[in-house]
Amino acid sequence: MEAAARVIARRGVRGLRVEELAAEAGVSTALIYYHFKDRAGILRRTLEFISDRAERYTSERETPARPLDPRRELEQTLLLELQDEPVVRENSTAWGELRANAVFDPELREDLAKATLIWVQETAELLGQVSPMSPAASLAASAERLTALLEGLSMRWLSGILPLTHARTLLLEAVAVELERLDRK
Amino acid sequence: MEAAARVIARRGVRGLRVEELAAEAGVSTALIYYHFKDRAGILRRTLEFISDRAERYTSERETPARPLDPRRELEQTLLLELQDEPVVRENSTAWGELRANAVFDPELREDLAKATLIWVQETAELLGQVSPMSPAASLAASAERLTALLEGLSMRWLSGILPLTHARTLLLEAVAVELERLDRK
DNA sequence: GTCTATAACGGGATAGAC
DNA sequence: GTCTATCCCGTTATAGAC
Repeated sequence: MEAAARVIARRGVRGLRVEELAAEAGVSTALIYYHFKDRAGILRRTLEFISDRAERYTSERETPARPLDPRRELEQTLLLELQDEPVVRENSTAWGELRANAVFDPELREDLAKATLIWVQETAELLGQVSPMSPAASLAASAERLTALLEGLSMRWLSGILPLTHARTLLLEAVAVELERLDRK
Repeated sequence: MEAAARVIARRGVRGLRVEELAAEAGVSTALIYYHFKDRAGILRRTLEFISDRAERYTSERETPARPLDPRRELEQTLLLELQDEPVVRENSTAWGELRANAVFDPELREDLAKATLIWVQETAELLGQVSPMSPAASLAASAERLTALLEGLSMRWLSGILPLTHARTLLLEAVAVELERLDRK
């Protein structure tokens, strides 16, 4: 699965070649087909793996001695997706591919919708901890905007047209803008 | 070119089959290769075509008798990309594909970067007309956020996980949020 | 310019031995 | 479980007639 994540990050979902995956994993192509039914099976299982791993590194990141204040917690959680670390890049790339492919492949939409919903809800919850008086609907809207913005920024970063530091700055400002608004309402 | 845009909107850049394009255009595959050097040439020319067409429908949209006030002008321009009309859908889909492919294909990055820059600048200009006292750097940052958000929302819409009306609402609120902030600074 | 027919190739998938 | 060898199909691209 780790080899598959690496190959997808390098070539994309549609660029994954079973032969390249086999080489990356150090086995033969036949063995890949022994463990996975077919190419689609490889992709399905890999995307599950990536999704699980993303939840892990979101929730299990090393907790500092004293818990962060809610605002920092929110910021750090969102910024997690904008880091130039191999695992993060692999996950971000794979998710971008999943989204892009879902436009043409309805089969992928269910996974995508579920993961997106969870992510939006978690973000809304964090926002609620920062701004406890805000109505749920406002929190939900802000969470949808922040996560959609993050996806857009991530895409620009990964496609090399936006430097990572700039993307991070824009995201932090967006958090500030949304929180200012929530507080004023 | 129109046939190519339709096929790309239906199958994606990586899903385009020369045979399907030929059928869509009502000619033989050999004729496609007569007019374009190869598959890459087809894609390059089609993406140029789509880019030109997007500029056209952005700038040439029917101007109402009285010019809109700057705020409406900004909103309408951004909302143009979130419409369920065939041409718009084709363009949005193709741009999403271009971005997704640029992650793995450095050749595409130049076109993408140029088009994105122009779009961000135009948006910053419109923002400046609404909020003339704001410093250029703030306008630029807001324009980057709004366009990146629009890309994220567009992706979610096209992949079927966000209803169009909701996407439009979220975008309009984002415009409001950014303008409130610009005015307060 | 446009066609029919086909060559050439890449890559998914499997047979069968060990 | 794992390999080598290979089949076979879909797709790109071209040859050659009209």
